[in-house]
Order: sequence, then C-alpha cells, then structure tokens
Amino acid sequence: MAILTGSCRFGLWHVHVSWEGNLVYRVRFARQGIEGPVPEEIRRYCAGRPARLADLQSIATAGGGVYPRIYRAVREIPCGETTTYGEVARTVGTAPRLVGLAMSRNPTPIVVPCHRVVAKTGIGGFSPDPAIKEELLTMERRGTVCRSEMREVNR
DNA sequence: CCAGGCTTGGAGG
DNA sequence: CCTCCAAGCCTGG
Repeated sequence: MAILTGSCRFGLWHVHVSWEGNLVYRVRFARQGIEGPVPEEIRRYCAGRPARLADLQSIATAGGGVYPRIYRAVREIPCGETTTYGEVARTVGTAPRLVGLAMSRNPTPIVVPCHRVVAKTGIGGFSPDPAIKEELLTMERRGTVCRSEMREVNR
C-alpha cells in the first residue's frame, strides 16, 4: 500500500495532502493544485461541509516528546473555538514560544488545527499566509463544518 | 554550543 | 496607546 498524494481547493488555495488510510503524513497550502486523492473528511472540511477531522490521525501526534504533546493538546481545541499560545503552553507545561515554534513546524495543519491557536493580542502567525488562518476560523464559526461538535437535537 | 521562532508580560515614554 | 526587551524552552545545525 503506497502513500497517496493529492490536493483539494480551499478558497484561493490548494490543500496538498500525503496520506494513507486514516493516517495523514503531510498537509500544506499551495497556490497550485495537483492531481490525486484527498481524504474524504478533508475534502468535506475544505468544502465547508460537515466533517469529522477527529477520524484522521496525524504523524505529528505520535510519541512522548514535547512537540507531540503540544500537537495532541491542539487537537483537543473544539472546532470553531480558539486558544492562545500561552494557554496551550500551560496545559502542556512548556513555554509560549515553543508552542509557536511547534505550530510553525506543524507538518499537518487542519488535522492538527494550529489555526485555532492565536496570540493573546491578535491572530498570530500562519504560513504561508495569515489570511488562510482567518478564513479557516471564519468558516468554522459559520458552524457548517463542525459536525463532531454539534449537540444532539433530539425530541 | 548557540541562535531562533506563528509569544508574553512588564517597563517606560 | 505604543515601542522595546528579556525570559523561556526545545530543536536543528
């Protein structure tokens, strides 16, 4: 079984994904698209449709090092909400700048939702373009993608 | 060893 | 309010 590579659209950007089954190796934003498949949940997410990103795994969360622990903490942030670098640092027991560094090196954005980590006094950084971060947050706040966070609407 | 990064809180103007 | 600055902490070179 080989690692698959493909891209899908998110606004003006193309989201490139390397993956196999439910394990995601790499996600990056680029100007150009490429041929190939993208995991169902990421396609749905990028299209603004209900998606369960929790069904996917990232290579970044494996292990007991500080980075994996930071990435796991970031995955806990609910869709549509945000936290600060400082808060993540406190829960993991490290320093805010290290959280920033970990976010800048996040190999799998979206799966590890680093866009939900903002600075205390602003949006914080995001590469290749902070505008993507804003768009992701705006989309999530619209509520259409956050299926896993929806409350039951019974009776 | 040493600098750096998607920060932060405090000092000073 | 705004600018400046050092603490703090892993990782990669």
